Amino acid sequence: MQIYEELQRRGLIAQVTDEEQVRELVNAGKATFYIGFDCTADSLTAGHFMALTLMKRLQMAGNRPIALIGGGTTMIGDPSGRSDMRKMLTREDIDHNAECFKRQMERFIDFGEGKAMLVNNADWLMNLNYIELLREVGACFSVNNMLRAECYKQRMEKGLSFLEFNYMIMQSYDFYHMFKEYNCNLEFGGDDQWSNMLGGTELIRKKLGKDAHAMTITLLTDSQGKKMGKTAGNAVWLDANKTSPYEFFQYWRNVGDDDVIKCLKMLTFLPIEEIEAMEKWEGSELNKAKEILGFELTKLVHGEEEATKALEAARGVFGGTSTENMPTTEVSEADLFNGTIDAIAILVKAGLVATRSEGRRAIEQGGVTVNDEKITDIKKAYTLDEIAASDFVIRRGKKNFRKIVVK
RNA sequence: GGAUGGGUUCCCGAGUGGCCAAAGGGGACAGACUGUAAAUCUGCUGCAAAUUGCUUCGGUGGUUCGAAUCCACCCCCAUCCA
Repeated sequence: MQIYEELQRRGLIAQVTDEEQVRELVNAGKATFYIGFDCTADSLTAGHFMALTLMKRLQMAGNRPIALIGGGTTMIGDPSGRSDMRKMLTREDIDHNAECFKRQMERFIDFGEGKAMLVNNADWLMNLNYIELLREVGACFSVNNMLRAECYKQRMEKGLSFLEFNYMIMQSYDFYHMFKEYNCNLEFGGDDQWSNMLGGTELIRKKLGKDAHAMTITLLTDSQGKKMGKTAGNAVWLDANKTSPYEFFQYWRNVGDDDVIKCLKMLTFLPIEEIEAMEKWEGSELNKAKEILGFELTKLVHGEEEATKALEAARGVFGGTSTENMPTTEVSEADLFNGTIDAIAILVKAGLVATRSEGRRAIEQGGVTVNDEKITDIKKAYTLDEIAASDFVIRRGKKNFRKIVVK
């Protein structure tokens, strides 16, 4: 099976400018394509992950990826899929973020000589001259058409600044620039990028009279239609310091029944046949599939060792058999208050709750357990000796465990 | 620049002098039920040394015993007119 067919079978392809030509290009393994990443944070997220896997897939098929870090475009902020304007980032923030992105991507994509490129659009966008740009590029864009684009339509009610309105032009310019510089004739991106991407192919056609193509990948949404890769509005990060391998594993371990197969297909590198066989699984059997999903993705992002640890930690915790790889928090003399540390303080220290009020509430609602015994007294406190005496495991809710040790 | 309508807690949105840490909904969290799923029901949702105290309704000042609410100035957003 060729790569294009595989992508199709995995449900990754959303829209393509010219299916025949794109298919031919990527299947021949001769395409130079790019995917852009806006660096609005200092780590990539699970949301970027699918784009990374796509790059890897295409790279494995012989194509040459260009990872474009949006050091310049991030200065503007993409309004697509946004109901309000993004927070403005400083140049320093963006440079720092770009640096972090680079490090994470290098772990994932082979940037060896001639195999892939990593570029930053700050290198060409930052030096543009306004008048020149207007004459050279601005003349090619019809405001009437731009306003018809879905991504702007949504913003017509809420308001759209001229700054953001220019995002499409910058992204189009990127494609145009890379077409000329690197012979890059394909752009991939999330489906919400479609109009921005078309801007690029149009610009290339108008300026150079050549064909360039764009393809979007299906946005990874859950069965409720919400974007995946977020918990309570917070991104699931690829940086182990921001989202631990265990948490990362748990995120995928906990996806809904209706979403497992889709995630396996779109995100993992397991053979498609193997995944299709799982489609027959039903009910609690799907738990196995979820475990596989969690393990595979954690392995890709954090390596096999961490993935195994996360898997075993989860099994130990949920099977109640072992506390070995459980996330741990240390307490010491310094945490004592009148010789003891109360349960609420332990919860806060372990990061299981954000504030003491929340901890108090959790206990009042019967959501806190110490060594499998429900705590009912919000004043419950422990001495260091009591904590050191055995494995001291505190649990908040069903899934949040923490082993407490004395330093 | 002018006219009009707005800015309330994580989000949407009610509140137009005290009964307001602020209705209702969503989300999140917790409990029950389960399979670490979904659905459903229940609770809960500013902070803290917690029958009390402190901070919050765009900002800064003011009026008042008392302000999300009234006044002044300022900032921001939308719509229409330029």
